[in-house]
Amino acid sequence: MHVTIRDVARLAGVSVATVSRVLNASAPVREATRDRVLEVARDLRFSPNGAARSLSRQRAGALGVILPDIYGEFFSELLRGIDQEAQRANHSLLVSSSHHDSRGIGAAVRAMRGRVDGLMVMAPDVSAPMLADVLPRGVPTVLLNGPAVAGDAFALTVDNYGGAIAMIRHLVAIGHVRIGFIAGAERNHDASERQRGYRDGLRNAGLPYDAALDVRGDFTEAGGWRGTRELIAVASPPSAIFAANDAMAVGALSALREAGITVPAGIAVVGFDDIPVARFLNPPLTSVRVGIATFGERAAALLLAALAERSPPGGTPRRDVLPAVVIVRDSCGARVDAPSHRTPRSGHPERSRLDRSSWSSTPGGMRI
Amino acid sequence: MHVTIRDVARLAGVSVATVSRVLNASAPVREATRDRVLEVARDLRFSPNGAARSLSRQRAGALGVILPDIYGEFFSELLRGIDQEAQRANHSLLVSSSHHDSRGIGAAVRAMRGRVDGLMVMAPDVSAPMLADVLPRGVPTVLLNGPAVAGDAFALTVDNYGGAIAMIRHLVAIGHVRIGFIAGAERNHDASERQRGYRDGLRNAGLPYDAALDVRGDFTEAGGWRGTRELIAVASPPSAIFAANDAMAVGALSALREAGITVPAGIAVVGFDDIPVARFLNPPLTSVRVGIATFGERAAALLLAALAERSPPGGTPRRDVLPAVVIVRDSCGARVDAPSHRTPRSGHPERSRLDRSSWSSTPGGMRI
DNA sequence: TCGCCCCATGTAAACGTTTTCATGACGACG
DNA sequence: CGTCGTCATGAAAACGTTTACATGGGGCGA
Repeated sequence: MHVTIRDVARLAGVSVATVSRVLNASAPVREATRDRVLEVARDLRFSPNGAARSLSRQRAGALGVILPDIYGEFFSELLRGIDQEAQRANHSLLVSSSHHDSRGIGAAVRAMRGRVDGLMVMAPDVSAPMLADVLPRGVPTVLLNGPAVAGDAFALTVDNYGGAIAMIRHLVAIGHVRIGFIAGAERNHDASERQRGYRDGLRNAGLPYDAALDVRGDFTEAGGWRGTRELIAVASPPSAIFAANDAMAVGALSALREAGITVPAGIAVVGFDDIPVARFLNPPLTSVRVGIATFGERAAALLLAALAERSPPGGTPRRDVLPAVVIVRDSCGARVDAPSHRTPRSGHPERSRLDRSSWSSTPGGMRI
Repeated sequence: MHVTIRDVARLAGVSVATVSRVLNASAPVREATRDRVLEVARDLRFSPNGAARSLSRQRAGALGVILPDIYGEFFSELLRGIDQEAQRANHSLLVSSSHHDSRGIGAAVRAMRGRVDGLMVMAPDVSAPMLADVLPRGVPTVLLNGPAVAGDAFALTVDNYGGAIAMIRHLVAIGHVRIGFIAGAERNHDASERQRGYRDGLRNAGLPYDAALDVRGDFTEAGGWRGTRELIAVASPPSAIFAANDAMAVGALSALREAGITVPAGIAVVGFDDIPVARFLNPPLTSVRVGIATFGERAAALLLAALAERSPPGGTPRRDVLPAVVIVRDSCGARVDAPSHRTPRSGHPERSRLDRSSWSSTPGGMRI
């Protein structure tokens, strides 16, 4: 049915070995022969069978990506970064999402065995031992934002805790003393780290912790909407709402608008992630930038590096943390008095330099 | 290095054939034997090599997805739909993006040969003949939103033209007579269809066409921002801006806010696609819903169906068009007088029923 | 008791590449 | 003129599955 390397070999009057050598430029072939082979291959529109190739070489030229979900701009950005880096190294991407429990992840991992050279796994709501149990031991793996896991897996995380601390510091600095928090999904690692940062941030500032202001969310716009309704129904509502991610902040803005509360004059709103759309919201959203696409790129690069050096990769670190930086826009109220700073005179905000007034999660703003 | 089926066979004291039969339940095996095999397989954490399996069966159990880009919520939603349907049929997804020209698409297609059973290709800015040239003839293919292409490929498109017509009809119905348009990327099929709808829509309504109100965009927020600056600088600016997609509408809202123009009182804004975040914007965005995730699902389902029946699929249509429906929210000004309709009494807007006041792209609102 | 059939299992040939090793031919050098 | 490299090529063995076919043993009917 399909045209194979034998067909090409037969028509070109050479052996399959020669065809392979021509197509991969893996060994010198006489020019006349090469031209003949190439012509036949082109005429037949031959392209080698990837499965056979993977089997023969012992590598697939593909990376596996396992995600809990693909909803919203966060994952889109993450995939974009991963894809970009993978493509640079001529690797394909095998993507599988909607895996929340270890059983599902295990199944996805098994399905990828032999078709990928390495794995990137984001499993924020699976515990470390459960995860370690289903991860393959032969395949290099990078864990994204999950709990640290023993074994040979790399771990790449965002400084969730530091970012949240920095955001609270910023809110306190501009005068807020009653700060509400909409947490992420339960049992989610990122969620709990950001929540920990929120609580410790309050303590650092000497502010009291009020459980009524610390509500549960789920990282969706709808969750942020509900959380906001909850927060504004409190006897003495907060003057600022810190949503554990931008999607929820979007929901918060929506809920406040419906309730007739202006932002930031009535209540300030800030988020986390700095998804691309954040700067285009009304008002533009103050958020914690984690560089999602960069995060994906880094993950892919790390995996590719591990793949390059055969055995236990020596130089590359086993664990890496990306910095998180507060990006100040209008939604927190810090800049409403000086709007002239914000609007670029010409061109577009996307193109303008990064806002200068940013708080780093660490003193120097560098990697931790 | 890796544990293979031979290892399992050896330790279980059976032949590789028996192991295969046990793992695939492809033939009856004595219970005692099966248990032994399963135990050994579990102990060894054996999982079959996908490449070898693909090669042996003549199918890969994977679908290829080729996209022009992965930026923004549109692609995220599309992938989500595709993944959902693929997963239902136990298929993996091989994703490759950032392919704008036919050369890049050709390379991606070749890289997927033998690793996927079918292809979904979105190439809105590649001409039909160019595309037909690089598409493989052996592999079932579904074209997403591209120009119709001769050959054995399916084509699934959104009713871009009808949706744009319907949107203009709506804007005219609520009193707008000067309607600006921010077009999509040049040479992009969706973009030109939507633009055609805009122009014909004006003509249908007996409104004059003003080239100054028909500006070029690029489907990004930044492009919408720039286009809006252009439109409000016109001598007599439009009272409504129709962005060719929601991302640009977001940019438009941002630009108008910066210019101190309220929406919809000052200028109305509407979009196209109805990405999930649209209902959460300030103000909530009136848009043309195309059901992006559903679109992806349909595409995957179509491909899987073609895969199921061997030769030329008889029952399934060669070409299919998804309806586009106008979803009215606040940004167009149609509902500002009756905000009570909008806010659900309890729960969340996401959960509320579809807005009732919707205009279909076709009289019955059904598939064309 | 014999022959037949079915059932469980093993053997080996695919699947389409890559790659090692072998084999010529040919030129150079002594 | 013989020998040794070098170079282009071919033959065949991997790679790890699945599956068609072969085989043996046992139960059962006549």
